[in-house]
Amino acid sequence: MPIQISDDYHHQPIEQAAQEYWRAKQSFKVRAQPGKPKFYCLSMFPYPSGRLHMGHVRNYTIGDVIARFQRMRGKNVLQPMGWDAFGLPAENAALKNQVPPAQWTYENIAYMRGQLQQLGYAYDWDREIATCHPDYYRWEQWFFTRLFQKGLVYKKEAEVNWDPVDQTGLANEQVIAGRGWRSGALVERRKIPQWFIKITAYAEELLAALDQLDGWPERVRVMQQNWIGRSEGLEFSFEVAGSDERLTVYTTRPDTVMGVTYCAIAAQHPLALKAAASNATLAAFIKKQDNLKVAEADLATVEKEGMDCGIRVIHPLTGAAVPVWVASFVLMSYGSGAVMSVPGHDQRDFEFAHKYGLPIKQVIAPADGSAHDINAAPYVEKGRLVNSGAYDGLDFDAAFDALQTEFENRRIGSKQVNFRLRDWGVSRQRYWGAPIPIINCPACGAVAVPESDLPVLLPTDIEFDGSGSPIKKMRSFIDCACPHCGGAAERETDTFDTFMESSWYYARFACARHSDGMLNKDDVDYWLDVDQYIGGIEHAILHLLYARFFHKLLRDEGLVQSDEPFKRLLTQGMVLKDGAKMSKSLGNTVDPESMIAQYGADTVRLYMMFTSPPDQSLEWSDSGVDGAYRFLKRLWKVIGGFKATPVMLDTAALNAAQKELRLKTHTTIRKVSDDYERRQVFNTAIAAVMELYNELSKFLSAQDCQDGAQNQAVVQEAMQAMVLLLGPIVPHACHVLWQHLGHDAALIDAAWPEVDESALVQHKVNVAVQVNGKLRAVLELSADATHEALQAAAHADVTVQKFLEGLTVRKVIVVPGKLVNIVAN
RNA sequence: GCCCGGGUGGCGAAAUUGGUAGACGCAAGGGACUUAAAAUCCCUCGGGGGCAACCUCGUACCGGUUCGAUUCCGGUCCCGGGCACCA
Repeated sequence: MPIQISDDYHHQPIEQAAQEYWRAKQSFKVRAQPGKPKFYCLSMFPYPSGRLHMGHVRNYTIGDVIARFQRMRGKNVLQPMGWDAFGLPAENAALKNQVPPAQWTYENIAYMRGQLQQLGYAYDWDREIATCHPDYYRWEQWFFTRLFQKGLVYKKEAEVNWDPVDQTGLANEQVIAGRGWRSGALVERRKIPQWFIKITAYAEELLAALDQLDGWPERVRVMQQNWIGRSEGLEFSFEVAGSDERLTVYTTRPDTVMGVTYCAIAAQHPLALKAAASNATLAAFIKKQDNLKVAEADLATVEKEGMDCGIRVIHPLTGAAVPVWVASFVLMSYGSGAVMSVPGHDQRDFEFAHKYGLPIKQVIAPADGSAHDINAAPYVEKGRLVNSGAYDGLDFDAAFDALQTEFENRRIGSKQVNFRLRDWGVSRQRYWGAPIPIINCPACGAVAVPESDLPVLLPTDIEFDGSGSPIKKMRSFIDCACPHCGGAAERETDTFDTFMESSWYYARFACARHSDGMLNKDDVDYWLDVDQYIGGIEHAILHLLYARFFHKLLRDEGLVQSDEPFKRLLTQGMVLKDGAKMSKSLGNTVDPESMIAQYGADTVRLYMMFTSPPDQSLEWSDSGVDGAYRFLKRLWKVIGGFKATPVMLDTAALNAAQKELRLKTHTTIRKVSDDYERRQVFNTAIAAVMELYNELSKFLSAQDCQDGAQNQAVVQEAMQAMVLLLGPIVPHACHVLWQHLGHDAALIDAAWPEVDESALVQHKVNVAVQVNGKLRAVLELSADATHEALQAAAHADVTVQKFLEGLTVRKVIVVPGKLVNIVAN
């Protein structure tokens, strides 16, 4: 159905016609075409929460703009979409609305798919994935059993937030002021057996490879680097007085060992628990530490408290008895759960020592010989050793070496590389997730479910009462035979962390319907890696680190070839309104659907791309949307009212005004191309097209555009450029306008415009003239003026002469074609 | 608390490699058209001074480097993201 170009812009028929064209032609369905350059553009898939929010619209518009741009650049572009469909909100909704999580999730998916389609995104919908579907999670289960066989997963006791009333583990966000969100019971930390994947075995590689991720934002790389937290130090042990046990600690500052005046251990440390058995006050202190949720932010901000547990350890160098304190700030999950404390040279130890009257000893002095008052503040820099007996005078490195030798000779310590990164706990005590494919046999222990028995289906015919996962009470799910010995056994009832699903979906999109294995080699080899990944900055560490890790696991299983999954990463900022993140609880949301109904998808897309650069937060403004809408109306009117004709551009026959317009057209093409490709900022690209529009308007009102073939030619060139350059952002209107400009092929199949360098040549440029760094004149001068000519012109200017009066010129700085700065006093 | 960002007109922002601060848009004010309104079009639009030419101050705050700093360095304040079970 062809669109009638009338004077008025009506988004609805335009968007319908363009979307109908793409659907009928299956424009975005792609297949691997070996030999043809590909571009895999992926936006982080959404959790199907019910309706799209503006953050989704922003994320997916950025992705769509890049995908459509790359297509016009001649690439075979894959842009898929799917659903990160397992997770907590489905369980919450089930409780609230009495709807089973599966039903709720699939209904949300259907609704949100419709919303995405209204926005005109160039997705290959034939590759749609929902991670809660057995066709997806079966391969995740299969892969976990492979890791199990390789020894890359293990089970150990680990703490969760335990709700003693509901008898279930709680997510951090379900613990409110120390209480379970539903039961209101005081939450306690409890150890339960859980599955872990050995991400620490890949810590060194995950860290080293960050250097090669040059398509990633620097800040994301730095955050991941600090998260992995590699350090080199000395691990050694103290002899526990009156016992044959030892207390192991790790330090990155072995040069300060002589300054140890106490040791600090976690409340859950075995020595602490042992001491508490015969010390009621200590037991109470330890119990108090348990009423804190399992979140580092909570632990780190809590008041630093401690108690002498009565145990003494023997200082390995001095032989002195050193007290051992139980301290709230020592985490059992880091290292050995114990630290040596050097209040003279560590801020936290210093404050703790002050609070409890523990001795402070200076063993490091500034290397430059200056004095330092150790009772006023700790000296935390590296320096020279003092008060350290045989080690006096050594610097950090020499002291490190000497201590290392000493401890190694005595077999009480060694050099150690440590990581802050901990192994990935993947067990969740929740229902709506992929079942962990393990069977616990009383005789054989934990046994992987054999491949032929996969998938372990998550039962969906369940009663959901909120007090724990229903499958934990479902004997028909639990009871099974051991695959090894055939004896009676029990199925694991925990499900996977949902980060598991989102760690490999990018690879599955290459072969979403493949049923003979996790990944299909030919498809994966063609489409991977992801050329452009787009998502929120909030995923900078966890999701992106797990996905990088998973990629390496896939590689080592022979399923993918490369070392890293995502070549280039764009982290988009949040969508705010009235200075705060849009959220239901604040009641400041703007519904994308009503915006699309009122203004159309093109306006919403244009506004979102125009109002902020993608990596910054975006402040929503209703009148800004009006502005975007007005621009589209103007664009529609001026191009729609233009009649294209076949005419040859003759660059030799142009007058000055025509040359000016061509200059603007081609500087715009150059700038916009650079903004899309290299800088990935779309607000300035749109601003540049608006400038071209303004210049074209002036040109049209100054001249009769029917006046001569060359006028027609340069106007047509400018209009074509605007439609092509805006095409990725405003695809529907541009689709129709492109046809109107006389093209048979669709805009999505048109080539990106090329810059005509000859149109860019300028004979005159504006040169700024400064006196002592202050702007005093702007001169229009020949573009190829020499240093001398620039200087002479600057000195000849009346204003410049006025400011030089009575001064002696000391120096003249000339930046050719740009600026002259006369330094005088 | 720790790690990482950000702070420029009334507002969203621009200034890409240290070189003319405020492009582009919004809002506002004035004008044209209209019986009127809407829509559209034109003009003005960082603060202070001046009839004007123009001068002066100004990029969170304090200091530094430089001929020249929104940009680089040191410090401070405020806002945001993450902190391993929200996704």
